[in-house]
Amino acid sequence: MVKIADLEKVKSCSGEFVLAINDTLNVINGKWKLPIIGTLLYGKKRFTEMEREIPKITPRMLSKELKDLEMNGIVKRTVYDTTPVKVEYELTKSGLTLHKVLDPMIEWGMEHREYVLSQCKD
Amino acid sequence: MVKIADLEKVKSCSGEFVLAINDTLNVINGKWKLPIIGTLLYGKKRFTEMEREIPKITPRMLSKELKDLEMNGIVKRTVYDTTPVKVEYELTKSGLTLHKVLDPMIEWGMEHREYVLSQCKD
DNA sequence: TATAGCGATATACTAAAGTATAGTACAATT
DNA sequence: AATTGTACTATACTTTAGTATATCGCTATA
Repeated sequence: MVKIADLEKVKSCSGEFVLAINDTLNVINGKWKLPIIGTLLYGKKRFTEMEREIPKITPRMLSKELKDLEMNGIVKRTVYDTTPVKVEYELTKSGLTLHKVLDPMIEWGMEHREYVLSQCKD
Repeated sequence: MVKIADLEKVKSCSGEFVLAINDTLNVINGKWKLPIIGTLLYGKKRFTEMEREIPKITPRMLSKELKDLEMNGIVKRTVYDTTPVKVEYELTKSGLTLHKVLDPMIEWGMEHREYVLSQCKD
């Protein structure tokens, strides 16, 4: 038998969990977030450098997504007061821990592909 | 020094990884996939039952997303040949292993929230 | 002086995702 | 005979995501 108190706990708990999952999804969703995070895994990068490294991205999208990622605390933007100004982007501490999410996704994705293929054989 | 062979390996490897991540993302993205998977974690469900349990979902979306999830090997649809017909949806084996992805997302989401809040205090 | 590079922004558009609302075909219930 | 329930589908619409293309202000270089 399930007590009402327990149900309430489960509800509020799963509510928090759903929020946390959505926070995580928001950080990596869309067409360009992963490619951007990907290039930054190899170190600091400048705007034009990233534009060159990420095929087909437009400056509009790069600018927009970098702002998003900065607001979400994934990317840190540093402006050097030189002439001309130099702007560098890098992952924050939290951004660097994203592999904790991405690694299981890689593993599950591959296992799931195997599973789907094995089902087809029937 | 990095050899060209190594670079090639990294490239093809990360290519596969990105594919696997995208496969995983496709399974859980959109507004309704997680709520649907969420209700099915507690067992088999029928269409109208899910419609009642997932607030604000329209039958169009439920139908569409269930088809998506079925095609992706996450949900299994069983039609019972009774009169009237009874249709039940449940998670596949692969669908049930999704917690391996979701749990780290919950953990990261919560840690990240802490991180962002701690940054604000400065 | 013209051209190129840096780090973007502005405007206008198309495509994808999601919503609102109605309706279908069947059967059981009142 | 009319209403309710099940499992959807159809049509039209709005909202969000992404694309295409041009431009800006600045500096360094040819």
